[in-house]
Amino acid sequence: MGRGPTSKDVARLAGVSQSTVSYVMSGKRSISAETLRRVEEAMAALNYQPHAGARALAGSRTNTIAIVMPFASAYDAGQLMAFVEEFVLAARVHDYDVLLVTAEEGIEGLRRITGGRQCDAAVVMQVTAQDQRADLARTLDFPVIFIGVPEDTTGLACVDFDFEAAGRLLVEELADLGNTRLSVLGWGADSVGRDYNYIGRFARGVTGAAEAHRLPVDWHLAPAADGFAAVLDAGLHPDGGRTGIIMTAGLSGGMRALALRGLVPGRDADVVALCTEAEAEEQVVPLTAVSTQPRDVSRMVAERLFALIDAGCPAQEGVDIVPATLVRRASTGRA
Amino acid sequence: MGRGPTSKDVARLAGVSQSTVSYVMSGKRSISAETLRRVEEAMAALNYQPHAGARALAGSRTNTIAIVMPFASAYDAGQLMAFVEEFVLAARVHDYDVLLVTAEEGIEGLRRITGGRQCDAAVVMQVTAQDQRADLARTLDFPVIFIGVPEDTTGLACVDFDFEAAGRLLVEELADLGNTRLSVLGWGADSVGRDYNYIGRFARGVTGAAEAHRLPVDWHLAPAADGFAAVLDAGLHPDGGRTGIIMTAGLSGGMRALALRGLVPGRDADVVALCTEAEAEEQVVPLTAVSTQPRDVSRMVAERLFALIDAGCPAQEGVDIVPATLVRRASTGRA
DNA sequence: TTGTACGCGTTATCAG
DNA sequence: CTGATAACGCGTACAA
Repeated sequence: MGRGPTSKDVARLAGVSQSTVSYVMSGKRSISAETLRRVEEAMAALNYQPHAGARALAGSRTNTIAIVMPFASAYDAGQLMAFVEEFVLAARVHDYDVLLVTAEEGIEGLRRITGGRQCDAAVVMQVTAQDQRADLARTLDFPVIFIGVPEDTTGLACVDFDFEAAGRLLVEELADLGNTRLSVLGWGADSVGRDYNYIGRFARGVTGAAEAHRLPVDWHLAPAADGFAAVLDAGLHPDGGRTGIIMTAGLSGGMRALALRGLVPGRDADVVALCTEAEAEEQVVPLTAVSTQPRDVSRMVAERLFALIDAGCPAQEGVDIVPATLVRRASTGRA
Repeated sequence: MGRGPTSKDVARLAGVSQSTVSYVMSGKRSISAETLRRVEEAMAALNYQPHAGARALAGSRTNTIAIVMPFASAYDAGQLMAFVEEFVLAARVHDYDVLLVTAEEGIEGLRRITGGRQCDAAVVMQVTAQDQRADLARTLDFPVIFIGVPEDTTGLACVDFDFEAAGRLLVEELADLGNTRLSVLGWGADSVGRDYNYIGRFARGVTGAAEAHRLPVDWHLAPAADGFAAVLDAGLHPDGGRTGIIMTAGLSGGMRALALRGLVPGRDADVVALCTEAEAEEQVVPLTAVSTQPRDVSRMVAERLFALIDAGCPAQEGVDIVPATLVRRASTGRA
C-alpha cells in the first residue's frame, strides 16, 4: 500500500515551502493569488489528501464525531437509520466524519472513544433515567450530547422528542372524535417507566389530557397484551360509549389483534398511534399518528453539537425538545 | 479540554523509557515481569489511552474500517442495521472501530476516506452492476470488500447473498404445493435487472426453476403493480389451476392488495416471499420466506476483511456467496 | 531485557 | 506575504 503524497511533495512541486501548503488549506493567512494557484494545481496533480492522523496529532482535532448507538433496541430500525443518515449528512456539511460505537460497549465505549482522541465530540442515544454515561460525561470535559433525558440533567446537553405532547395530542384527537374511554396498548404506565423516562413522559401526557377530558383509560403492556385482547373481545363500545385506541409499542401485534376480529380501524373504532411515519402509512388502514421525527431530532443535535465544537465548550447545559405533531389518516373516521 | 496523559507520562511514572511503554502495548518484544507490572500500574493509575492520531501517524495503521452505506435505499432498514451491528461487533473483536460513510458521497467518498488514511480498509455496500467504485478500488492498492457483485469482478473481493438459490427455493416450494402458475410481485425480470445484478440473479433462479417445473410466470413491478391487482381480480385459480404468489419488493403493498380483496395467504393462495425474517413474521399471516441473512453476510465480510488486513494484501479476488434457506410459515397451506 | 534517537505528516510560532 | 523550525505522541531501528 503506497504511502501517498504528503504536503511536502505538494510544496516541492509548487515551488513553495511546506508550511505554505498548510496555510493554503487552512486559510489562516493570506496567500497571493499566484502561489494559491500553483499550490492548488500541485495538489490536484498529485491527488493530494492530508493525512488524517497527522492532522489530528498536530492540530488536536479529529474532525470526527462518535455516535453511540443502540442497535438491538426498543427503537425501530427505520428510526435509527433515519437519525443516523441525517446526522452523517449534517456532519459532512461541517466536514466531519462519523464513528460508530455500539451502546453494548456501555460506559467503557464512551471512555475509550473520548480518551483515545478519536473524535471531537460524541452523541449518546437511548439514554436511560439513571445513565452511567451521564455521570461519566460530567467529569469528562468533552462535548457530549445525549438523546433522551436522564433524571439528573445538571451539566448535560440533552435533546429529545416531546413525548408528553405526543400523549396529549393523541388523547385530544380521540376525545374530539367523541370517544368516551381509552384503551392504550404499549408501554406500561409506571412499570417500565423508570428505565427510559420518555415512557413516563408519554404516560403523563396521556393521563393529563385524559383527566382533563374525564376519559377513563386502561393500559395494556405489549407484547403479551392479553388485557388488550380481552377489551376487544368484550366489545369496544359498551353501554353506548365509544372506546378509542392508542398504540405505542407492539403496533403490529395490536393491528393483528384487530384484524383477526374483523375490526377495521376508522370504521369500527378510532385508532391512533405513536409510531414512525412509515409504520403509520404501511398499515392496511393508514394510521392517524404522532410520529417521532428522527430527522428533526438529528438536525437539532447536529446544530447544537457544532455550535459547541465551534465555541470550544465542553457542553452547554440544557434540554432541547423537538415538537410533536399529529397527522390524520384513515384510522380515525375523520380523514 | 485537557490534553490527557501520554506514553511519556506513563514512562516517567513507571520509571522506564517511553519506548518500553510502547513495547508493552504492542507486545513486540519481551518485557521483564517487574517492568511489565510497573508499566501496567502506571497506565491504570493515569487512565492512559494512546492517542489514536499519533498512533496512525507513527504506525501507519488506524485500526478503523470504513463502511460505505446506502441509507435511503432499496434495502430494508432492519437489514442494514443488522448488518452494521454485526459488523461493528466483529470489528471490535479485532480491536477495530467503524467509520460511517454515506453512499451518497459516491465515488468521492471512497476516494476521500482511503486517500486521507482514515481507515485501513473499506466495505462498500449495495454495489451496482457497473459500479464506478469498483473501478476505483482496482486502482487503489487498498483493501476493499464489496457487498453485491459488479459485472466485472476481476481483482475485486465480493460477498453476496445467494439470490439465485433464493428464487429457486421459492419456486420449488410453490411447485411442491401443487401450484400450476406463478405470479411474482416485485422487481421486474429484466427492466430493473441491469442496475443491481442481484435482481437478475433472483429472476434467473425463478425462471430456471419455473421452466424446470413447466410453470408459467408473470412478473409485476412494485410499487404500481396494476397487473398484480388485475391478476387478483381475475381470480387466482382459473381453469382448475392454482396460482402461487411470490413477493419481493413492495411486500406491504402486495399484502394490502390481498387483504383488501379478502384473500388470506395460506387459505386462498400460497404466498411466499423474499424478505427479512422480521417482515415475514410480523404479517397478519406470517410468511413462508427466504430471508437474506444480513448477519451471515456481515460475518463473512468481517472474516474475509480481517484476513486481508492481517495478511497485508490489498484484496483477494473472488466472490463469496452466503447460502439461502427457506423457512415455512402459515402463508403456505402446509405449516 | 532496556534505553536512545529519529521519523511519521501536520499545525502553528517566529522571523523575515 | 512567505520560509524555517519546533512541537504533537507514538512506533521502531539501533545500540547497549
